[in-house]
Amino acid sequence: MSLIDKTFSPADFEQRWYAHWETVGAFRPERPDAQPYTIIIPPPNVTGSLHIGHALDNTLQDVLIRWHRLNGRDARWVVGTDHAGIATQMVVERQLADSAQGTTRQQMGRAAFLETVWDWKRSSGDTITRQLRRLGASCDWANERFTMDEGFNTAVTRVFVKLFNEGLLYRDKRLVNWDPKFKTAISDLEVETREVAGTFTHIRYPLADGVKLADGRDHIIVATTRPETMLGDTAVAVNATDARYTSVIGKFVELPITGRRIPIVADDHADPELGSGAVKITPAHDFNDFEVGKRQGLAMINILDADARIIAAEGVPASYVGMDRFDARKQVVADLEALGLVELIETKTIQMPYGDRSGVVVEPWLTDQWYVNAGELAKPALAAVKSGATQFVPKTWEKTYFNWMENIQPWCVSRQLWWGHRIPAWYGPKITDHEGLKTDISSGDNHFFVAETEAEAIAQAVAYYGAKVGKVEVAASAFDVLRLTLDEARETGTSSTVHIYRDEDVLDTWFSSALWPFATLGWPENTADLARHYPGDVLVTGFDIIFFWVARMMMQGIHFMDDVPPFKTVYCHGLVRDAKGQKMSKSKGNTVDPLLLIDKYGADALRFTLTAMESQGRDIKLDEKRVEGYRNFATKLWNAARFCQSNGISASKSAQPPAANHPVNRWIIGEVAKTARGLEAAIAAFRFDSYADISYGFAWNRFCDWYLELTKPMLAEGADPDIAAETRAVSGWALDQILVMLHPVMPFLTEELWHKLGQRGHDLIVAEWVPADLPDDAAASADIEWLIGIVSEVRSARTELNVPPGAKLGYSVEGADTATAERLTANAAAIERLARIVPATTPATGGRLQLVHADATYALPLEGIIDLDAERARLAKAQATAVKERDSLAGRLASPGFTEKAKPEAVEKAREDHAARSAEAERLGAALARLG
RNA sequence: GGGCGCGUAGCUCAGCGGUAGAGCACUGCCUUCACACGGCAGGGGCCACAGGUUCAAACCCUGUCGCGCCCACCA
Repeated sequence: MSLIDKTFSPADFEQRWYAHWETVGAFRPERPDAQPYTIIIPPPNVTGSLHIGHALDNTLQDVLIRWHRLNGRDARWVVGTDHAGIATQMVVERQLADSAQGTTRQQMGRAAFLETVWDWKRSSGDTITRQLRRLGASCDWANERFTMDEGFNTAVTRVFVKLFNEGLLYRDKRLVNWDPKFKTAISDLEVETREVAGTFTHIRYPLADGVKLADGRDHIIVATTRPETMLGDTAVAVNATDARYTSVIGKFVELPITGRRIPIVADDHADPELGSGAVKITPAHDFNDFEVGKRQGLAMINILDADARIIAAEGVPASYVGMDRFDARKQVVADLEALGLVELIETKTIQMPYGDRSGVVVEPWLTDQWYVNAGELAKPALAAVKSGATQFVPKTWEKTYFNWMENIQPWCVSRQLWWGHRIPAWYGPKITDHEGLKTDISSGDNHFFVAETEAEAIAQAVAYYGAKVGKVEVAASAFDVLRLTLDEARETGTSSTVHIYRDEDVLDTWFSSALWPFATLGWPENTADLARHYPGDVLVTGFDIIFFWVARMMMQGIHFMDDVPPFKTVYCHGLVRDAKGQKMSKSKGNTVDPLLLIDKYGADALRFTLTAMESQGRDIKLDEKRVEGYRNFATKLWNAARFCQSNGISASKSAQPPAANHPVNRWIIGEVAKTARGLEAAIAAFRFDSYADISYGFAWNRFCDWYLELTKPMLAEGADPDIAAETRAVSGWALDQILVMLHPVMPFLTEELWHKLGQRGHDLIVAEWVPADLPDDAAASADIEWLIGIVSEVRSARTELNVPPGAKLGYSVEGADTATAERLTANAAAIERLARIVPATTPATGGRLQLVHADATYALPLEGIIDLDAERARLAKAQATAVKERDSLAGRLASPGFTEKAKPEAVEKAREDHAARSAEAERLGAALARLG
């Protein structure tokens, strides 16, 4: 216990307390018999640094974790970081490029590059976890995980192999979204559609063999936003019902520039209502056309390489080869114009697919990739939410989830990157009869072995080849998983030496993230942690990753954890925007750095702000003024504690309230109880804003503004020593409860004050929550509410009539019953102090200030001091208000519909209000009459 | 083209069947022995608009207008 400093300076103690908590293991106290409460953190990218969205997400989680820890639960916040495939590889590649040597990963080779990434991770990967500590996040750091640590790798491999063996994961050749910048496939979700100004080029395709359309024209018009794709066209589709074209179905067009003849086919994809009704078909570079191509058995001509440059495909003029797609686009249009085949070029807004990380236009590209049969896994994940086993809060997100899950597409999980979980598949030459062995990954003419370990893959290979060719010997040198290239394998021809190599690709980062809720707890081992902490109680995350992450965790969790979904509740919060409501982005320069806010106002103030602004179903517009306001609140609390300390108030002995006789003390105990119950309800309903409002209102507007003020005379010199002692005890207890109640949101400040106020047996972080069943004394409550009312009335009237604030006035009372008279006597000291009025020796007669409160009228003699006209006006206004409300209530009560149909409580309340308003109006009328 | 959300005091938002609330901002007074990052008192709202349901609507229903977001292969 030490003296509380005059100034509140959060930087002085925040980091000290955090280090203390972590050192003593306070984030995860031993509570083997307690009911577990588990939250798994959305693992931040290891490349990341704390942005305001993290601050929100983690503040909310910490509020929940700390609250449940205070409530006796075995609270565990599972923490770790995500390897973030593309993002991390990008960071390291950029560093390599910027380094003195200026090297690339290709130059380094895979092994050396990966070693560099790991080095980077070891040296810089803890930035964000250090920042989470600044925020106060009480995570279980002792068991921190990484999505590429050894255990995770085991889990990922197990999942891959198991899904493969179950037929839920397969290799397929189809169109993928190809990112030419990163040179990898990406999933549908990683593609974002942007509206851009583009052109829509209408091209004439000349009909071959002198064929003419019904209207006599010798060409078909097709339109495209990507003219260069015409180099890969293999058909023109028309609708079989379209009279304009029926005569040419089965005929051909001369594909310009390429000199190829391509068929005119009938397909429902062509909509007679749109454009010319005819569509160019490029099966290798358009998702719709791919489907048409499969239906019609068309050739698929790939015209692009991995960099999206034109290749020497069939019919592509040599001048195009090696040309960038956008240059090729211009060239195609120029060439067509030269041929007189451009019908029209429209300028219009078009939808273009971009890679969400690379920011370049993605290309549909035909490749072999690994896919997860998401449609199958989605079924139980959908059912789990439908049945309520997992609930979304706010509920509205369930619809979004359903809609996506019901229309889910195969999930492309392979990525042509190096940083990530390498796919546990090995390829060897596919055996074809009489041709010996032939190896070719790009043609798909190979056989693959999916296994958890290399040894197992070899065993499979031995079995496979052994069955076909008899005796197989595996030489260690022959089994080269890293160095053997495709071409070397091809050269092996019919040799009896079989080379097997491992898939070069890695898995989508989200493939491993999807296992986070159980792989972090030791799966696939059957650990005690897993049994105790799966499923998690609540997942707190932004709605923007419902598809990326939540849905996939649901799918994998249910599939691998015996049909138990990974969370009971999914709480989705909104985005943090700037004060104007704009999305924060680095390019706009409107980002708010949470660490700067912490430096300036303290972590508690930032946390309180984010908590207070988190109302369900809405984005947060963050204004620094709010943070400042809640810093002021922190200061207020600091000063209140300082005041208490200087008045001999200190740590309470017990979480149970001290015995109290005085109404003020009995009242505040009841108020603490009400507040605690309100906060419990707020947590149960995930109403973070409500938690902040209730705790703020109680601490400031009840405890500081009234309780501390009302008890000042009770602590003053000359006051009853018994009452003073009781008041000190109750004050200390109430202040402790405030610290407990605010701790989840403002952990640093409250812990600091907790210890400053006295010797404690334990830290606040592991204290007990406000006890249930606190006495709630209705009589004491009525007494104090009455007192607050009378003081407020007097102060209001004084201000309105410009009575000098310091002037102490005598009052006389009329109409007071015994109870009121007793209250006036019992609270005389408080009334004198706060309203500056004392009982008059003689009743007021002349000019006076009159006020009506409850059942009595009070008169303050102010002859010559106040303006009587002003007083008349004040009373008249009050009376008018009372009359208006009285009449309105009377009107309602007079309506038969109301008394017959309304709920009895509503009728009863209207009657009571009406009576009270009538009496008030009457008394105000009498007061006016007295003034003359 | 589907789906979702929002429009309440100057600003940011609660309230979601019984005739309007908070914080900030604003105005006046107060250098009162915890706090001026404070105290006390106050002004300010046809709850977007139009219909409907109801004894009663900011709150429920329908439509309109504005704003935002998500999903979707109109070539």
